[in-house]
Amino acid sequence: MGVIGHTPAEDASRGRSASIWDVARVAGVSQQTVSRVINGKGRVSEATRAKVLQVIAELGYRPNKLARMLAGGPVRSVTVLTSDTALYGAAATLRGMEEAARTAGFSVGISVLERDTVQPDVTVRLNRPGEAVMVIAFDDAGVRALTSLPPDVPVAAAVERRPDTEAPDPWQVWLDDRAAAAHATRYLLSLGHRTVHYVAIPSSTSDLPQRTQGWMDALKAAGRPVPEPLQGGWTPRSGYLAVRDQVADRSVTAILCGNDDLALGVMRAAREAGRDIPGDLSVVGFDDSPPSAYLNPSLTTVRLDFEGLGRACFDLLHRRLEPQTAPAFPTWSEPELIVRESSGPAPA
Amino acid sequence: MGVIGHTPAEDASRGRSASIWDVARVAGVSQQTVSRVINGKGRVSEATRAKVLQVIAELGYRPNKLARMLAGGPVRSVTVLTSDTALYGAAATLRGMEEAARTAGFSVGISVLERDTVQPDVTVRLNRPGEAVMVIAFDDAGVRALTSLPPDVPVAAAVERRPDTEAPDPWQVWLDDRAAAAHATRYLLSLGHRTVHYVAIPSSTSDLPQRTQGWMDALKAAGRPVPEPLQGGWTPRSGYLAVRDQVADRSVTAILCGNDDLALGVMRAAREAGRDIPGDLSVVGFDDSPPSAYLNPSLTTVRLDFEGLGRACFDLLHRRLEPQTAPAFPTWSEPELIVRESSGPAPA
DNA sequence: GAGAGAAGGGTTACCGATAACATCGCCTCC
DNA sequence: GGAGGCGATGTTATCGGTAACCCTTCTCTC
Repeated sequence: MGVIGHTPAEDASRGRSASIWDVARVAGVSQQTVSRVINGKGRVSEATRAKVLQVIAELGYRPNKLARMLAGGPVRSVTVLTSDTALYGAAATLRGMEEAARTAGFSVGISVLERDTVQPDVTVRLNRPGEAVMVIAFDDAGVRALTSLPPDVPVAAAVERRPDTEAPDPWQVWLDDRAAAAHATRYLLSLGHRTVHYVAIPSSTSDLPQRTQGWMDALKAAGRPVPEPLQGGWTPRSGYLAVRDQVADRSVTAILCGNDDLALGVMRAAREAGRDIPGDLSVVGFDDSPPSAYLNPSLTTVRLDFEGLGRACFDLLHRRLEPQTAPAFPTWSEPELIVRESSGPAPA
Repeated sequence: MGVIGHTPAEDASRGRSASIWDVARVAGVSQQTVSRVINGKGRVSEATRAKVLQVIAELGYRPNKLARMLAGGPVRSVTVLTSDTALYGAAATLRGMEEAARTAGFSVGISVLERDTVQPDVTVRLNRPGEAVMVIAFDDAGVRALTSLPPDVPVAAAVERRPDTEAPDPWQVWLDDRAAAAHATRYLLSLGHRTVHYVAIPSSTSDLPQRTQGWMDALKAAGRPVPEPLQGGWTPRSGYLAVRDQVADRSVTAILCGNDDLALGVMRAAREAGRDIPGDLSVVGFDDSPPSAYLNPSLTTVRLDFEGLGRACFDLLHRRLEPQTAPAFPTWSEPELIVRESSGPAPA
């Protein structure tokens, strides 16, 4: 057994944690054999394998993932790029991604994108060129990060909308926001409302956001007037401000909101304007964030399976990285309208 | 210039991204000199430095952080261990940590701890032995992870309470929950309530949680009866269930809740029991989560600077890793009572 | 004019793994 | 009985860096 330019004995005495060399030395085999045992590649006799595994246990040896990656081993690490984890959608998607990744034995890094700021260069956030990446691209910052990624990085993304190019990027997942918004709008119309007003979340692209589009689809299909959408932000406050001046208008009887936080602000503005919910104003949100069911009144909203989407996004990436081993392509739930107290029949 | 067993030209043509060798070759210097320029260590002439920097820019070279860490360079990477990022406190703390770490040039990994599950061995989550770690230890899972960490890993933690051992672990930060809870309780007493009931969040240790303790402190100091604390969980639902049977009791006029989500559930239970908030029942929360200000009624609560705490936790770790370079020790805001609509004078 | 430093930069070893290739028995086949 | 093949291991090169050490040149100083 030759040890080239290395004295594991010294390492051990210096208190560093065990390396593959220590295991090899104690087990009386070469370091490569230990590697074989760990990775299950190559042929190792049963006796040797057992011995090595025993020594590994004794020494409490843990492979150094960094070294493994450097040496060109399997990737097994992902960095998630997301903006503003304060938002329920992003946070829930991240949770799904992390859970799926951890279960599959990947380590996950996270890097938050600043909104409204010039993104210097996303690649500096990666641990190495070619690092695998997932992007939560529900908003502008995410989309910019996604498009600015060099072509050689393996990436999967959760995006706001189905790509509408001829040859869509197959490494994307999305929820059918458009259909969901249309569904929610039809629901409100079915309650007898003449039309439905809409408070929009910021768009992730230059196009009309999917939720806005779906709302318009439904109104047009029903031949109803399409009011100018009100522009909100991401926070309750922005919803409050967006509708404050119009909500006193009693001809407004139904408002669909781009997310639950906006709905919260809208309901407050309505209350301050003396409107009764759902008596003479129905409010519907989007996302089904955790507090929604307990609000006063509890919020009718569209439940979106963000966690499932996040898991699916990871599985997609997993397939991309390890086509043989990755599990079958997963599914996630379709959007679902959850009817609660905040919506009701149009006032007489 | 000797190139030992390496042919960068081939690498480049094979489409790999530039390495330090490529830069060295193009700049006509040794690879070590490039390293010196990058790290600002050692002496390099101004001309050489400029040349190297220029080549770096031309080639779009990015140092491989993995290789750097392997080679024993400065650490500059942290893994955050947290449970359940769905909770506002944990999520906000994580945000603060990530922001501070990213600003300081660290890359951050995240690994979520499962609650109510046997933690196999946290160290397998780390990228290498000795990896730097931050733990969000507000609950049981976090505390267990923190205590199970081997002594050689550099760690900083955000914990629920000031350690009360003789020689407290200096690498911990916390918010003064106890004083805050006492303050909120005194506030309610000052409104004329005879006593204050409490709905507790789960404890992170076997001791009485800090918030519960603070609430008791205030009641005892004022000589008021101390009702049995009600045990809640982390969700609105658990708050709802915890108080459902008692909230109809009109002698209960003030309820302090361990967090805002519990308060949400409590308010709903109270409403269903026909209680008017704040007319004949005052409810106070804890955390000041984002929706609180827009609830109906808006929630009186204790604002906690979780983001500041997260930033401080990172700075602590930073000082531990790089005592010379790390910035001065940071401060974060003290808890602050935010009075809103959900609390008022005791009913006559 | 010579020795001592300081500047500037090159060499070599090493971090902890993986991959490709080499080696060594031993058994089978012609 | 020698060639070929295969199982089980050992060797060497490499990944992309950092650190310690070494080697020239100059510039000072006495």
